[in-house]
Amino acid sequence: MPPSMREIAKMAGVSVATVSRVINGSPAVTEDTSARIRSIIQELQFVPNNSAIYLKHGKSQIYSAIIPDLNNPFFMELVKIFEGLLVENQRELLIANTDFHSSRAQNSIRRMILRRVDGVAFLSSELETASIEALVRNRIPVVTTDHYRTAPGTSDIVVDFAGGMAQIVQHLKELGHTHLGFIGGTDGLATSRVRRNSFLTAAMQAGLTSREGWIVPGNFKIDGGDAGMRSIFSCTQHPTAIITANDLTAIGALRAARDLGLRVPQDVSIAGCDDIELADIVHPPLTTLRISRRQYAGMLFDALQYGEEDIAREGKVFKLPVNIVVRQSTGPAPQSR
Amino acid sequence: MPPSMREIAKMAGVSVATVSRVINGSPAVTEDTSARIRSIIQELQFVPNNSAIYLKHGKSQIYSAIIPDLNNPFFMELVKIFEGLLVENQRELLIANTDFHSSRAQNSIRRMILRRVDGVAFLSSELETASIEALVRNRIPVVTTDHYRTAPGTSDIVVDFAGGMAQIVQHLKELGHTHLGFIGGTDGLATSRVRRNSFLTAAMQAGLTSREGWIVPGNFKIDGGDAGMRSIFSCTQHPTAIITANDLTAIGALRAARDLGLRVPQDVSIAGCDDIELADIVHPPLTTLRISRRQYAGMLFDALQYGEEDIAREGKVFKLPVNIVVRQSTGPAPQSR
DNA sequence: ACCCAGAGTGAAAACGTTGTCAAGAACTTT
DNA sequence: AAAGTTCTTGACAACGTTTTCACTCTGGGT
Repeated sequence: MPPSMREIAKMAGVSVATVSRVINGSPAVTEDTSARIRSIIQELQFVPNNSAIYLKHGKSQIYSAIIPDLNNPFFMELVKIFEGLLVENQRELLIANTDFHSSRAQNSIRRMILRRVDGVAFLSSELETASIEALVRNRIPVVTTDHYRTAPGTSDIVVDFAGGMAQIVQHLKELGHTHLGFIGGTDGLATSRVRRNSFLTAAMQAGLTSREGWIVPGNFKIDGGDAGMRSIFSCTQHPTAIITANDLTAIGALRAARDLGLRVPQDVSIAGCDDIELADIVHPPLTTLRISRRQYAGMLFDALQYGEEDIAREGKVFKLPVNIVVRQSTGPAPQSR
Repeated sequence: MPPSMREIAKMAGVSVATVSRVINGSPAVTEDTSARIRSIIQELQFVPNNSAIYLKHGKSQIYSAIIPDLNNPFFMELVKIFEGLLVENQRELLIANTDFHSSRAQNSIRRMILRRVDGVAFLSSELETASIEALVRNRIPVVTTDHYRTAPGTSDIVVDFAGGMAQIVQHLKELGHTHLGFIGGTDGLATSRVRRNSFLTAAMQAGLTSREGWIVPGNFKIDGGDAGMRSIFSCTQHPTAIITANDLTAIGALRAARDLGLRVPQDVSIAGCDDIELADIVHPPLTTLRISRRQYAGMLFDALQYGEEDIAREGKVFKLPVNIVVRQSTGPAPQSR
């Protein structure tokens, strides 16, 4: 077994209390004994047992992230930054992947309660309010995204899709586009509704047109974008620009466009959302909405800290801004309508 | 505070021991009391405190994966499957990202020891043997990849690059290619050396040619592939096929080829390694080496379990096969040499 | 001489479980 | 009716820490 404090104490001829004091840097120990104890700790390569520490003061110093799709680069980039942030703050990250299944999310939550994590960042949107309540009841703060509601111990991050969509629509309008299509997210998810409504509102306010068959659901993945694009272009009339719910969808649309013999952006403009690394790598590079992972991760952390301070306090709403990044997948509207 | 066993016991008018028995499904409790206790547990939403359990029997049921680059889709796909596997087996996954920095790897290891994780899967190859020994000294089993050595408590997974490269080279030879280029991994990493040597050996055995400027290092990322491709094609003579150390590198090479006005595969064939999802999505879809994530994750898990059984026992070597997947990025060698 | 403050230390309780052991109750077997 | 068995249960120690409280020193002020 790894050495315990008791053995250190015995070797140093002191009590465990003193050893504990040395480890935690209490000033109330003579430099003399302190040095002796430290050298023994060195020698035995002693590391304290965290389970015992957590048991003592009821904290695990572990946060958890529940993620719908680990394969989506956006989440990975986010998780990576979040992990770095936690490590800087003496915490660890436990991840759980739900594959968009509500039952797996449910299960993950159960496991997090068992683990007594100190906070849960819910990146999935297919969440049931009841499960969140179970977390809070166990004094675990929660932060959601685009859930559009807060509760005691539960903060929410709302991504400014409305503002973002307005920027994209404006950009397309300036390029002369008047007829827009939209490939959304998985039907039934809150975040899909938000993105879709943001698009509709922005288009309407800019005085641009869309129509029935030009607004189709996707699944936040490449194949969904591909299918959506084909569906839109199976109509007798076509829009000149397509906005998508995320970059993967846009990449799928790009691929479908190529297969359909459409040049991007000469024949049709395509815009994404997220600004994943890949967006700048595909051909043509995607015009998209940049969501700062750093800012997002920072908000997740702040929200969880805020909840930890007082679990009974009502959660906060964090606003996450988005900014358009113009690349080559959008261009002037074709003249020949 | 969340309820503890003591409170459950008090409410049910029994001892904590009995409650513990009910929770762990011991048969030695009358159905009567058992039912009563279960209903109280239901009512109070009681969940046992894992810290206490782990403290008790010295296991955390957490495995850790130390990963060089969370942005690399290959690792994400692997982590996703590994996570699923662990969850199936009542364990959790703690992840640490090193960004290819040896110091961050070092730091991660320290944290894992503090956490008393039950096993560490080292997916980074820039590891120092000393740090691994620190883990084993703390009775934490380790599994490495392409480390080419085992030790007590330390298993190794060796990916059959030699066989894979032979398959690719054979494939290219059949297509009439005789002059091959290679874009490798980051200089100085063991895994880079292995891949490079595997390529050289395979090429030599097939009787194909390569030469000085056609073998360049990369960095396992897209930009490295891009730069490598440009470097190779700045030579006066060019190879007709390029093999790369991983798919991201191949994707970078693909992009560079397009920028250089080279058609793939008409002017130059390009092959990758890993078979990430993206490989089938880029244009043209990549010919590559498939490494089964499921098999890989299974080996990681088995290796760690094996180490847990007896930490003093010498680790095993696991052989991970790879298989060529032919897509459209490779084609007949151009006639006009 | 006496008291007091403060510094350094140790004993012991507590955190929430599990597991061992023994005790008692309810049956059998003689 | 005595002596075993078997079944159900409870008391208590243990896991490795932190923290509170009390104790013993020292030295300075009266």
